[in-house]
Amino acid sequence: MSVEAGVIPKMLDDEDDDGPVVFKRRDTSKTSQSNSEIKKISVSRPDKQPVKQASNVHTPNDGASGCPKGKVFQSTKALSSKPPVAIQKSQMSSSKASPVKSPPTNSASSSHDQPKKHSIVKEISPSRASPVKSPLVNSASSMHKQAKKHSTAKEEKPSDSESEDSEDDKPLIVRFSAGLSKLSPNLAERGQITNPGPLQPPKGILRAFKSPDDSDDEKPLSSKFQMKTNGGSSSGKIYHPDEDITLASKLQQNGSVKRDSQVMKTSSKRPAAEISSCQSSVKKPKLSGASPPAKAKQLSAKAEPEDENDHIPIAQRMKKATPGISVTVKKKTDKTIASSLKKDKKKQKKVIKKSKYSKSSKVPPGSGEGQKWTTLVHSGVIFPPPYKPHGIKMLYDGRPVDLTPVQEEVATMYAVMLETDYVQKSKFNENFFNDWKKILGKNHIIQDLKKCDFTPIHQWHLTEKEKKKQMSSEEKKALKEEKLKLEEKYMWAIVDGVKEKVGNFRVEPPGLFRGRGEHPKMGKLKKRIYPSDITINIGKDAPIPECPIPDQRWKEVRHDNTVTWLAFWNDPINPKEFKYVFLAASSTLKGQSDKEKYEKARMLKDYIQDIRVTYTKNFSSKDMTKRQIAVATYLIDKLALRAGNEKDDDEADTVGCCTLKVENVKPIPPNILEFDFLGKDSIKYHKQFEADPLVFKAVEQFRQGKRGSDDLFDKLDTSKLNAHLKELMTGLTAKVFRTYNASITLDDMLSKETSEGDVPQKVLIYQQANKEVAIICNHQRTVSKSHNAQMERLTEKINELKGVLGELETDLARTKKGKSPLKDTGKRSRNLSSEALAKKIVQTNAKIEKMESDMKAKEDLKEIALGTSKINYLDPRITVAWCKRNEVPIEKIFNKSLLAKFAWAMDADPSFRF
DNA sequence: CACCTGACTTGATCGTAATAAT
DNA sequence: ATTATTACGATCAAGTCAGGTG
Repeated sequence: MSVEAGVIPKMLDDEDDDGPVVFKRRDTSKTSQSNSEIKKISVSRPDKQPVKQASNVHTPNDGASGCPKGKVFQSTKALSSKPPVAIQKSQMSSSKASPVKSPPTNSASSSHDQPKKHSIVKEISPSRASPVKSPLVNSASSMHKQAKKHSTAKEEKPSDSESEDSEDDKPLIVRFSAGLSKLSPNLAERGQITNPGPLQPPKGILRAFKSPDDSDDEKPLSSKFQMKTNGGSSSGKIYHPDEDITLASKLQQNGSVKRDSQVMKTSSKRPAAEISSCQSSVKKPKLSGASPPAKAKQLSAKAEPEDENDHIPIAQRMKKATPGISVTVKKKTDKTIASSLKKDKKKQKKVIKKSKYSKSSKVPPGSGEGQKWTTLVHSGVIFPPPYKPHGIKMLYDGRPVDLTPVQEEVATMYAVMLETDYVQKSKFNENFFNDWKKILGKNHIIQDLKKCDFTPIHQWHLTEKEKKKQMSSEEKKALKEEKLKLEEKYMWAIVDGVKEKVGNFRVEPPGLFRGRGEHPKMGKLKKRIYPSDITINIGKDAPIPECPIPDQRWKEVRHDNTVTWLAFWNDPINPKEFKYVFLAASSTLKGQSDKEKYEKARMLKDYIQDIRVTYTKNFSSKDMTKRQIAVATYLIDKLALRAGNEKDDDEADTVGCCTLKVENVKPIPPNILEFDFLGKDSIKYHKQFEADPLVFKAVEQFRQGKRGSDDLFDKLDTSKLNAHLKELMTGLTAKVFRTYNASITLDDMLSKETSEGDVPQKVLIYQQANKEVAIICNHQRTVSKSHNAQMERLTEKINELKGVLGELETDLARTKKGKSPLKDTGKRSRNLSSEALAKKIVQTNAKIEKMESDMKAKEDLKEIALGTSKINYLDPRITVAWCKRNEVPIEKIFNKSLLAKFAWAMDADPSFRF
């Protein structure tokens, strides 16, 4: 394997790779089952095959090379036949369902098999929708189509309805929600937000939560339908992320393929997604219960008879509140429970096996019971080169000082930071000097940092930098290649036979800790990491990576297939924490869990209505804890706040929802809440928010009798909050709301901006939506130093143009009167006909307009970071679908790494709705 | 339950390559 | 061709959350 892999890699990289990459691992689905399942599917459906092939096609060269980069032997079989999605699904479901091999599943006839998958799906998530209890039975008996319908119906309401036509099949929930969500209120609408003050929350968010009903979080059906219709024409086709073909072209190509795609969707795509989501959610409980199966049961059961006071589970209550929903919800829970139980049994076995060498049986993102991989081969990590003394002497008290290489190394770390504002911070200096003194020794001449002058070293550093910069491009290239050669073997891992990129295979070099905000440990020496600090995780049968430093050894070598890390070491700054080496974001493993994340968020869509009703009800609960939970949930939902775990004293003191202090939330009558605090990364969160009057009141109450530094939510912490959320929806945690709100906002905005116009204009619309999300999530960036200068320059240019415009107009006026143009400075306008002048005026105006809008956009975005939400919060399928519908090449939105990361989403149907 | 460990996601920023503007 | 910006990708800090323990 390894050998082969070695060969493959080269082929892989690059664009070609990307395409193929998409499908990489799916095939390799961990469990053999998946493969089998897939196969079955393919068999049953002829249409799919073409699709698959298409996907594979990318690797046009493959033939030559042997295999597409990513894929490998194992995968080949799977790959060849299945569409990625299907595979994934199958993996998920299959693994869980049938612990060991597919045989059981497969056992059924091939035709049955398909249904099986679906059935599984149904059981899990869809189950809610369909009352049927024994999914298996249904599946078996029911046609594939039916199965599909059910599964699909739930998740993709719009698309399904359209493409599938099986509206009836839609779960009650769906319908219900649709009905409820009358308004299309939210965030999305405001999309184009006039320009918000920098930190103003989007209106949607800000809006007061008037009544439960108002919160329409979901988009109105109408909008969905629109989408469908729009997409309809183009939709249908599956988009294969092939190499260079643009979406548009692909779409066109696909035109005829519709049915295939649809089939795909129904059978594979949707279900897969659902399955995965379902599983994930289900799994967790199982896992937790893994040890004792009963436990799992309890957990899941909990949902039902949950709550304290009411005794009625929240979910149930909600249901009550909303009759339609209630039914569906209940069903869901039942199903989940049932499924979980079943799974539990299976899992148990597995778990036990695993437990031998792995302690934790975590929730498996994609695989069966916590197992993340079967075989794992990699080369370990690469270490930074040893320190090379430069011999430049710093000054102490004006005199050069001799330092040993080790001492000099640390001094250099500081010298290199002379231009940062860290060196202005006393904490930084204190920590640095403390650690440095340890290395200097007690009696060293250097006793006072203030007398240290690092500028000689700093100067040297600058010179070195300059030298590098001045190198010829050939030299640079050679250097680069050398480095690549050195690192190449570390860049790849082979997971279950598939070559995958490793994320951070470079061990972090020593340096001074750059904590953010007022971090108590800033400036401390982050010591060099050696092999003896590193624990390697690798497949049992894989060769143990050779330790790159002679005469040293790894700290430990493990073979734990329940985790995804390849190596870790203890963080030298906080020995309690670890630094992990993981696979890259483009890997199948990451992709799978990413997808699950979005599926979970989509699931929230079906519950959000009830959840909002519930917390609204509890704003005035007598039970203080309940009230706090309600208000906290509300804030997390409406403001996209983070959960807010407790932090130690040796960390920067930043807060999230549960750790908000009294002083962070100021009530401004009648019902404005002003938030002002430092969140993650010490990023300031400052917004005024028009809150539900009940929330306003509750917050005032929470503040009573407390000091500014006291916790606003004294009865709450993240584990309590999440425990509560889990009662409302399987797998629900605080962060899911962020994902949900971000993605639903994008989806909503993109669906309603039925854009005409050219591609750049459409891209702009996308950016607007993206920006909206970034504002919701409070993703900021520091304003570039040159921003002001840039703006000034732009203003100047605009003024210049305006001057020209004035001249043109004058000339035009004169020309009309028969006079000759003024002897203007610009000769252009001279001697032009009035038509030509008029034309020029129009052009100039357009130019000015464009510049002004560019400038406005620039000013607007100067402190908003769009990237973070794109990478972490926006379901890529929304983007892919939108691109397909609008014939915008996906490359306009996703760069290379994003394309690789979201390979799993590239075949989203154009009618996909979050 | 409080606390701790562990694993994995999210996040801003930095250095440099790529691209645009002059 | 050179410079100014932008875009990327890498980096590594800082969150979230599950699960175990006593």
